[in-house]
Amino acid sequence: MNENQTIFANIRRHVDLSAEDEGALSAILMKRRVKKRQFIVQPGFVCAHQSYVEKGAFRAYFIHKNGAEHTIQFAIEDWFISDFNSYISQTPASLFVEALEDGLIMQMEYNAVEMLCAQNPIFERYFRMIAQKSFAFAQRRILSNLGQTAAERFRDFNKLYPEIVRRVPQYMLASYLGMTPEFLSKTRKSLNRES
Amino acid sequence: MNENQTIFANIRRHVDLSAEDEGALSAILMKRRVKKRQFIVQPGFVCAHQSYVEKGAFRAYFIHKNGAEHTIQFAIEDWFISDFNSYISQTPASLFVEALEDGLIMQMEYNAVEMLCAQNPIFERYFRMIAQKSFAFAQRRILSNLGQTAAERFRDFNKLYPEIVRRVPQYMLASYLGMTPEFLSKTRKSLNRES
DNA sequence: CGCGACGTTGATTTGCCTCAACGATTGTGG
DNA sequence: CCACAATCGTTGAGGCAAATCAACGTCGCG
Repeated sequence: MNENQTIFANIRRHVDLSAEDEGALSAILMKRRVKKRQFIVQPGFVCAHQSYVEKGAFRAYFIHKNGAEHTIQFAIEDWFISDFNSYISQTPASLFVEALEDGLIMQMEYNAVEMLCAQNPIFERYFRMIAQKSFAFAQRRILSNLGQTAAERFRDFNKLYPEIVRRVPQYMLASYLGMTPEFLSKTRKSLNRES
Repeated sequence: MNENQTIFANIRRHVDLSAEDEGALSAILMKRRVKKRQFIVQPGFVCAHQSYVEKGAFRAYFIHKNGAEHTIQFAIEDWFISDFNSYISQTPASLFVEALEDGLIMQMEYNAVEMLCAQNPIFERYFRMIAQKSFAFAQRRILSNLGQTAAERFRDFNKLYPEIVRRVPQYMLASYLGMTPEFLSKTRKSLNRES
């Protein structure tokens, strides 16, 4: 049976995974179908799971008191998503995590993951790698937010993640890149003129 | 002997550490004194170590091609600092890490850390925790950069890390918070008037 | 003492936002 | 299957937060 092969492949890119390890992981994976516009995390509730995206597109975002939305993260196939801050501290979330398309995710509950890690260092190692890469990624984003103009941020993001740019509404993209939808629209237009 | 007690205490806040574990860690810690203005990481060279700050203040920063400096991170006592992206991928750094005061750091070499983790899951676990917390921290910073005005960012940072604000030159603080030194100066002045 | 690094202040400019109006597309209930 | 609403993107006019530029004061240090 080739259930769960895509997440196994992801893990194998970081550590060696035996058949027994696969079994132990499978035991805690919960497959879940979600419909477009459905929330898998909501402010006020503890984010109990990390979700691996098997199919679909998601975003995590924050709603500021003035009503403005700020997108923290997108996730498409082969990415993880959650309100990570809520997840690791098991405190109430402040983010929404919303499905942007009908999709399929594999969820792992916090306590189950921690037990798995405690029992088997392979998983401890894997999640260390993931967290380290995520941190490095976040630092690069901070740097790009500090040093680049709105147009540069869009150009770079579009080069790195064209797939996300295609699949996601522009106003969400704008709220990820730190600009208004109107300005992103004008930016794209003038970038097109150049090329 | 109470050598290395502060870093042990840091670790104990996350995992249980036996006397043998302490010994294994001590074996890879390299004590190093640094003088103000000294660089412990430079662009082009692989960042071979993670550095735990025993005494002193440091910052990691990037120099944009237009000459502008952007501070990614500060570190004072009981924090780690490095060019983390360079460290985990063992590729050439793009950041400077500079001592802002005379100081003392405990350095851990990449390969030694990885071996330690492979041999003892306690350390795997500890570094997972650290990476997870770092990631959550970075995400909060991204959020605050997206949603807050310059004055709000300063006010919050000053409340959370008054110690860093006191010990660090203002132009570096400005380059961390994403504004010009001139604007930070004006901002502080007007915040003082209010209170 | 004198020089260089740092902070301050004011005048001016600009990148991006706000607000408003208008198409285009999608989806939904009758 | 169409009408209508809702959602999303575009465009333009005007405004504001923060940057830039320039000049000056101050302090620590060689």
